[in-house]
Amino acid sequence: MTQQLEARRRTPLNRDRVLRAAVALADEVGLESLSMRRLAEELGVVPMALYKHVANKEELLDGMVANLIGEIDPPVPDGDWKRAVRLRVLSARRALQRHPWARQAIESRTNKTPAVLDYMESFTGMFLAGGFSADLTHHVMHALGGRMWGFTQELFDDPAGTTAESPADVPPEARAAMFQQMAARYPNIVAIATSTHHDEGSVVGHGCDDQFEFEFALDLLLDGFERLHEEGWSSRRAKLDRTESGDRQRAPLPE
Amino acid sequence: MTQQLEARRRTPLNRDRVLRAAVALADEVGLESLSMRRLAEELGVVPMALYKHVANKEELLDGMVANLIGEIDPPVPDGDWKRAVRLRVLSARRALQRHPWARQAIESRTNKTPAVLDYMESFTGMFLAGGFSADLTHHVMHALGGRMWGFTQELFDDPAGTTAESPADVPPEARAAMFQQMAARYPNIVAIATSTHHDEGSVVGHGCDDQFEFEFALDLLLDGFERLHEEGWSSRRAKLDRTESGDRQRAPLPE
DNA sequence: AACGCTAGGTGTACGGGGTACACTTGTCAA
DNA sequence: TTGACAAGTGTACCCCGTACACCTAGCGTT
Repeated sequence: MTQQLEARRRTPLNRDRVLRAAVALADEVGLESLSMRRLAEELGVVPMALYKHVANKEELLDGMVANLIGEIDPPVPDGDWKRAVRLRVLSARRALQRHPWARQAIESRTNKTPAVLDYMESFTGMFLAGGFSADLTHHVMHALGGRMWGFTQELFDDPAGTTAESPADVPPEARAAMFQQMAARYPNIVAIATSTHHDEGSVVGHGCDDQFEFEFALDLLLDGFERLHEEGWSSRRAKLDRTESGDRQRAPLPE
Repeated sequence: MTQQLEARRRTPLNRDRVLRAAVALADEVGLESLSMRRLAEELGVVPMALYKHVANKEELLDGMVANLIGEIDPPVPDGDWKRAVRLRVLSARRALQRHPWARQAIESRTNKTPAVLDYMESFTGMFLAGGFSADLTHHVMHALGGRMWGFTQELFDDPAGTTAESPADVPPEARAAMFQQMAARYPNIVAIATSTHHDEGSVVGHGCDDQFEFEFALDLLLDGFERLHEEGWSSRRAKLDRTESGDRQRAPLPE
């Protein structure tokens, strides 16, 4: 009995063990049943012990999401942007499917943690490397947003807001410094965030035209629907086409 | 003082008043601060009083969503499916924007309430009326899902599951009866749900190929991106095109 | 050897949440 | 008058996140 306790002590808790246990527990019982108390019990520890390793439940969830992002394959160093993006999105999807709680967790998260920003940064890079303009990349990221995450909307609203901080209480020179840091660490994100409006030095993503972004993606889909309709598309034929062509690169273009 | 109480009594609570108060409260304080207790207080009533009008908080949220759906404009009786869909989606978006809690509420909801089914039914009808095959409509609905709602994924998993009921405890003849009811009330939904696999009588949407749905939408977007990229698309020009052409029907087709 | 610092774990307690259950009360038909 | 029924009440239970004071083991310094 004392032995058991000591055995536990021998590998003391740490942030990573906590996060991994949280992921495993959520996998098992679902996100709605993941409580600090239950997680603590799972770890053979008193609830408050967790707070020595995560600030609060929010941060726990952020950490879980970060772990999940770690499961997504890095971009393949392919010359073909489309192929690279496709593979990456499908990899992300696989990660989400392994963890049924993930979708909900991501959607509920509003803070842009470094893990999320890193992912976005590298994702953005795939388009830019493919020769896309920053402008087009910007809109494309918005359109794709919901497909990989729930981060469609307020993505670029406040790039400085990686932690909870109201804009008002940050002195201007500090804001400038943060912008420098952002630009250094996330050049792609900053590039596309500042693409559509040229007032570089000022607030970064303030003028992101939500309505336009939405209609951009909507019309892209509607136009695609129309084309398929006119072509007499059917899922059966699409599946046949897919299997007979090389891999799984569907080719809905007529010629 | 007794008068105030009596004034309250004179218009006794009812389901609709509860739901409307809930919507108003959520608009004000956010979904995370909407509690049964607070809502009761707002209505000048003890928390348990609410349970005479809604079964529980889940049902309250379902009701709120139903109210919200009621704010979406009905489909315009237009010959042009694209125009009709576009207007409807934009109307839905406006409704969501009026109620910041809506997105989160919809995403968290998993039950398919009549209100949601009615909306889907009429939405589906727009494509079918436009001459789309049930097959294509099926995929198109999936692809569009995330744009209007969060109901992309498990939409057709269990059409009988409008209320919480495990499939096992429903006798087969009852299932058949439910199917008849579904088909009568939601002909369009049933049509597209049964489109891709022909085993009509059996479980309806069991064989919905999630992976295929996902790739369908993904490739539609990627192909669209590619086309815009090749055309040298820019948001500035797109906005100019939009304003000079009739209304807001973007025309990305080269000719 | 004695000390004191610190990181990690504990125990207690508070306020808030959803809701089961037994109750009162006001209204109206018979 | 009665008595049934719908609406509202009061109390209580269990779960949640987490603030705060405390303990304890291990360690480097003196």
